[in-house]
Amino acid sequence: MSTGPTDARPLQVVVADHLRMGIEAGRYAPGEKLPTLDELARANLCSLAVARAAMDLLRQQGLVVTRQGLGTFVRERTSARRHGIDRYSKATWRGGKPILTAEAEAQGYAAGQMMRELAETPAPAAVAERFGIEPGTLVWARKRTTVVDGRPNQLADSYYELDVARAAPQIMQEQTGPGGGFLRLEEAGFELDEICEEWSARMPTGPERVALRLPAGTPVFDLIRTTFEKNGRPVEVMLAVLAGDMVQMAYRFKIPD
Amino acid sequence: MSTGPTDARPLQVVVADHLRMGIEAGRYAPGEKLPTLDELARANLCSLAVARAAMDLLRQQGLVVTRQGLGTFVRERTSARRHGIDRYSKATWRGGKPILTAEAEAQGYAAGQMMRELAETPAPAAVAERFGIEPGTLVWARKRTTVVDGRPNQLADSYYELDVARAAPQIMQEQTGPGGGFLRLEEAGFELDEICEEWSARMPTGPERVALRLPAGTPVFDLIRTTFEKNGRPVEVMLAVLAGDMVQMAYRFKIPD
DNA sequence: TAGTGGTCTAGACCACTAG
DNA sequence: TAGTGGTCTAGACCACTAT
Repeated sequence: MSTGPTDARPLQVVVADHLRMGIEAGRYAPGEKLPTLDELARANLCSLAVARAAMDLLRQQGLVVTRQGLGTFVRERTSARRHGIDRYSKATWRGGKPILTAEAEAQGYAAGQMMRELAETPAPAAVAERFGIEPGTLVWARKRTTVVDGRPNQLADSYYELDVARAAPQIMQEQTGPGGGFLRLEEAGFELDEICEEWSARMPTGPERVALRLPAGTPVFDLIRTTFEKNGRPVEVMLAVLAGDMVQMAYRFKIPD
Repeated sequence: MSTGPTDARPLQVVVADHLRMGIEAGRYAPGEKLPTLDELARANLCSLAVARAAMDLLRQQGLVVTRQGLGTFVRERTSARRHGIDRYSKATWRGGKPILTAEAEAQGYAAGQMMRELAETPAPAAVAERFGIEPGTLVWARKRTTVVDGRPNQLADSYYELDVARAAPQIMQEQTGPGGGFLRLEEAGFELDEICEEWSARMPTGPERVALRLPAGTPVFDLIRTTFEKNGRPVEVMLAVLAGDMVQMAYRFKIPD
């Protein structure tokens, strides 16, 4: 028997694990075609539905991708962009390059962005909390989708308190001009000083999967980035959802005393 | 027809999205029971298999949990532990508390650990790269599972070059003594100075899901932590897999010039 | 025992891709 | 046109939970 009664695991798990071990051991190389569902069903003496369920498990683990009409393939890892502290360097954006562009150039890829919304809106809870205001208070929202090498990689929503937005009115425009929003804020007299980045990870909702063109089995990062002035006031809060397969974060710091 | 030909989306997606919106709008509260598969099938004039497929989608999104024999419930978020820079504070471990314990006390939860392996092994590629040695070179490995409030939350594998391990032999023991590995290294003359943390996220493999008791639809973090001496030499490289629902990272830093 | 989710079969038909 | 994955149905039987 291929699956004796000694194996208590569900058949679909047995089939999936067998393939998984093959992939991890390198018996199937990245990009290589795996057996078809039909072959898998015949080889394991199971129904098509079980073979499919097994492949579904591997997809959920992000190990394979399926292409309708073609077959199932070992997933090739897209190289992740490194998110470090340096990309916020003042020298860069004071030199006229927005952070996104500068980072792209440094790592050798193409970057762009699309504006999704630019309007006054009630502050979401996470934003209100960090500004220290009541949830629902009106704030200025600047919602963008950033694009890397033709693929959307980030849904980035920046929020500003209204007096800040009025003081640096270009951030209420689609084009903030050379150097981007940070430089406009600085020109308006805000001394940008510290950044706090809070990260967590989760699976994307259906719409997020579509918007970020995420392969199955790919998580997203939730990022809350708060930018502070020298006097400690939060000037900008950004809520972002990043494609998990395109990002790696790196932080290097001194061990505190 | 409940799903006219005007709706091009698969029926299972329609059903899933309808429930998802109900959850996001708060019509189903966290912990609340959702309709049974039978009810779902009847309400949407679809087969049981489709109702099940819809629930599967929501599970993959981490929105619901199923309990066999009971039903399907809106997932309740476990509160995440915050990972910040402060937890590495020298004052803490010099005071005799290992990092894990100190962090747990600060945030008010119980922490423990289990040793999985303690042996000389060939260096994995990521480790060799950071030590600047050939992959496969023998290094000392210290593999632990850390436990928080009774649930395993981290598979943490620390690696040391052999001369370092010999210089601080307690790290080759199961118990490193008060203050933990960092204090032992310091006592052995290594001036710990900087830490580099590299984070990425992915879906767990089957065995990882079991080991970390991860709910469906929960990603894991991969962490590579390199600890440097003052002279720039990497003293320890740690590869860790963390339960994505139990971790939140927070980094606060000055904007560099 | 009744209710509910989990696994599995068998088969129909559609959608997409390559040649 | 043939091959392959995607959606869906209908129904059997098992495993677990509560009462």
